[in-house]
Amino acid sequence: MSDKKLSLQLDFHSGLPIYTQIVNQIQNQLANKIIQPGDQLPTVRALAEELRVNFNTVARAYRILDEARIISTQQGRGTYITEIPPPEVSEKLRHESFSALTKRFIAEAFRLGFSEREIRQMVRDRLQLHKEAADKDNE
Amino acid sequence: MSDKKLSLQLDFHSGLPIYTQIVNQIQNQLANKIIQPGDQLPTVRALAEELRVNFNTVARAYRILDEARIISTQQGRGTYITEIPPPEVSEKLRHESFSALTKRFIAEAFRLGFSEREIRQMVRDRLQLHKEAADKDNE
DNA sequence: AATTCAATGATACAATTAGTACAATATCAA
DNA sequence: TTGATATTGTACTAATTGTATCATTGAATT
Repeated sequence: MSDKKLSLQLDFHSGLPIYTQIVNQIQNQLANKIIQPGDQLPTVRALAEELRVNFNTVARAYRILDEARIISTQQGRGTYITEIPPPEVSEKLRHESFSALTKRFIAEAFRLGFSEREIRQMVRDRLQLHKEAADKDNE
Repeated sequence: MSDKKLSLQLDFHSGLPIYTQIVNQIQNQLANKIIQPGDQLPTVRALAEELRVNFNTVARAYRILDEARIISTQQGRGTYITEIPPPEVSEKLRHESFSALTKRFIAEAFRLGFSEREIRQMVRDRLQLHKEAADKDNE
């Protein structure tokens, strides 16, 4: 885990928006292995102060990188470079975690004394609730 | 009474809050029989030190598990895995606990990127496996 | 010059974790 | 048994982090 200081050079006259420059340079530093998966990035406020910009500008850059799955921002905790998604392994791992997760869920449900039928019913119910909650968000 | 060491692996970059990871992993270890009803869990301070985390974070995880009736925390005494089936626990609480468990499971499955259909399919599959394993035990 | 709109800034908020003091219980010696 | 001390969980607060929303600015367009 490298902890090299993130040293970004902004050009305020280039015409490129600050947030775009931040996005690009972080991608560059990642490409050049100056920063690595797992590394914590400066907080939005720390980087903003260093660059003499508003922290919302940094937050905007982070959000773009987050949406691109390049970094992972976590409210209250910080921002981290996403672990490499190993192209072919990730899908396998993803399924394995899912399978294990489900196994644990079922074991716990049985421990609580519920039957196979009740488990399926509860999964249906909660999936329905989940869907309704998601719909509400889109209103 | 098993006294196997509770060995939790935290991922500080996973996006999942620490307290959530603690909750999940304790449930896992319970589901996998690594810890059993009646077992005493590490004290909030001991586990916190082991995980290099503030003890309030552990306390928060314990409180969630306590509310789900999975563990029983007792001020001045310690924290224990609830005996099964919780004799004094009402049917209502049992269902609430089940509902909360299912909700967590579904949220985690979605976080892993699986669809409603895939979740239902996986639950079916693992229920089948569970049944087969149980049959084998009776041979 | 007026309008528009993207970029940035200001402010308030929410989530997570840490710090500190306290209350309940256990332990043990007198 | 009683009292002192240690241990354990609880409550409340503070600090740190990212998020959401709206206001301001400034350059491009008309």
